[in-house]
Amino acid sequence: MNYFSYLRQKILEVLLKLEKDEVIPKGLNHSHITVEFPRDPKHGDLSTNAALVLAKLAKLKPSDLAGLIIEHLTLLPEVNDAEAAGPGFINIRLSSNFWWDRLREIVADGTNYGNSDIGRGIPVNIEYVSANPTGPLHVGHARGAVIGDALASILSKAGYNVTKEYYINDAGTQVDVLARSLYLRYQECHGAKIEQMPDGLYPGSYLVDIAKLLKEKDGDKWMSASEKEWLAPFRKFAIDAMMDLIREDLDLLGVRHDHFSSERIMVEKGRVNEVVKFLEGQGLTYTGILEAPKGKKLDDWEERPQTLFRSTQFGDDIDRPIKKSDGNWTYFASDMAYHLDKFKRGFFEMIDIMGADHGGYIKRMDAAVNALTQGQGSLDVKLCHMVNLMENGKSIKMSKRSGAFTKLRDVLDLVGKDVVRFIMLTRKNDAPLDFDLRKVMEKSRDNPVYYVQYSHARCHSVLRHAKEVFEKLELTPDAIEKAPLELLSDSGELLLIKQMAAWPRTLENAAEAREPHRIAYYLIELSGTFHALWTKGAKEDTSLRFVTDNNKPLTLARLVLVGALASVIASGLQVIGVEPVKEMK
RNA sequence: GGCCCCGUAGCUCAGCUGGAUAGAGCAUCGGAUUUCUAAUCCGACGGUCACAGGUUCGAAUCCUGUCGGGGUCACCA
Repeated sequence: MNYFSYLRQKILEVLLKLEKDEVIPKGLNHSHITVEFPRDPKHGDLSTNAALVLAKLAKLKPSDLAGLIIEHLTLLPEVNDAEAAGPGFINIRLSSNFWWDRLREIVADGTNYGNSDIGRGIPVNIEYVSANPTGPLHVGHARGAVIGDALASILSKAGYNVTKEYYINDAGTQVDVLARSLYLRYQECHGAKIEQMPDGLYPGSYLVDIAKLLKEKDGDKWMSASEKEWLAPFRKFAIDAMMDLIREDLDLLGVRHDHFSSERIMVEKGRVNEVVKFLEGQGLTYTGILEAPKGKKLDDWEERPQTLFRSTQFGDDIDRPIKKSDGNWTYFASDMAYHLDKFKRGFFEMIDIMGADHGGYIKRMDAAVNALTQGQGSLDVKLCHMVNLMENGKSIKMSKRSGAFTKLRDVLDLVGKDVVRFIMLTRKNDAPLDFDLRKVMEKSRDNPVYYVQYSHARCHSVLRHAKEVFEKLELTPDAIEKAPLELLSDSGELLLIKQMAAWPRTLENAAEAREPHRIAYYLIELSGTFHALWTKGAKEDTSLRFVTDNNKPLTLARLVLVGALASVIASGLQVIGVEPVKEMK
């Protein structure tokens, strides 16, 4: 359980009682009442601002109101004592029994501990990666992939009904370029010489392999064909091969989508036409001429009438074109159709994970969702900032042109999936992230991946060691039930329990704020508390050792503690897709 | 020029959606190793939360403006 919301509920009950007794007026707004960690642990386990928030409305002094609340709070069995402090906070100390009960709860729930139902089964669609099918993934894509995937797990654990989706941009001119690039490689396979890849085509060597496959399949059947004939089949072959490649990359990263949507199919089914017709019916389109953008020099700028969407009616800065000069729909138009499609599939809540370079796109997409769903659908766009790939403090430039183009697969080979996933979450998504290849491989305190994995491995090391010392020591449900947890009274031990007990709240907060990085930070902190307790037992006070040779009951209680910790860490790592290893190699 | 993001310790960053004396890691300095795996721990040093106003019991957090850094700005996707 989330003990913060549990205690908050208890406080609200006290307030109702006070209302009933006509000590305070009825119908006060409780929404600003919070229950949280006091900044200073000396202030107790929990702190609430209830008296501060309500004092004015109740026409009482904060300290007086606090006194009234405290009177009732101290009657609760889980509350040891409560006192007013500072400008009117109420500091609450919970009983040790309460904490030992939390420990039992953790062990009983295993990695399900922290599951929540705040999502109430609401369907949420989260779209991420959606990289163009024109080449393998690079490191920048990995950030969106990891953030999206972790967020999906978090929301799912918090009780939402999550669908993970990938939108394949297989309809624009870029995929024609891809087809042409493939055709050149195909010709090359049949002996033609390519001095240099023409400008604008994709030079990547991955197309060479695909051309070979195509040669095996079709032989020289396309060599004398006209572009009109080969373009479509080459495009399809290339896109399929690229998507296979991308799926392989994602698989290596441990990312799996539930659903792949194709832009091309969307267009072919006439979905874009439907959307535009709908907007026309609403009077939300018109033919107009946009002004040239300021601050950006465009040599080939020419004024031209375009079909525009009145996105300004929904908060956008300018109206946006939905039809290109060649008569095709813009990318924006098909993206509108795609989001409407998601909505029609039952997703009122949509999340898009995009790169920071798409920042300017949010307002128009938000406007579109608003217009198309008549305000019923909501779109939350999470922007992922740049990944600055480095080696020993020096930036490695990422570009498809230069040879230094850094493929995700190469980085995964080098450092492994766990490192990539964890490091991507060590910064909030809207800040740039440094990813230093050398640093993330270090096995030291600097490297949070190892720090956290080590704490998990250490737990298992303790459990293994205990089995050697005590024969027939099994953590069976019965043994756990009977374990004398009241022996866990050291401040370090209690602190560890308290932090573990905060896991459900951390998870719920991460889900509500949609901020996966909070999980990573929580795990680092929790690991730190454990390492400290471990060293305290190893050095300062050997009576704190988890495995105490001549004291089986005490050892048993501590093994419950260590086992619980292992399961909370494992649960946290699972949520962000990192392997909870039992041994460090 | 418009829009979006960022500005917190020498460096890299957290800060639980407005709470009490602003926290970690790195770096620097000083300690702990016959280990339940030191891939770890303990201590010291270090801040005008960019700046100026405003909102209120209370601001790193919300609002306005200024400065600085990054991204982005028809037809591409």
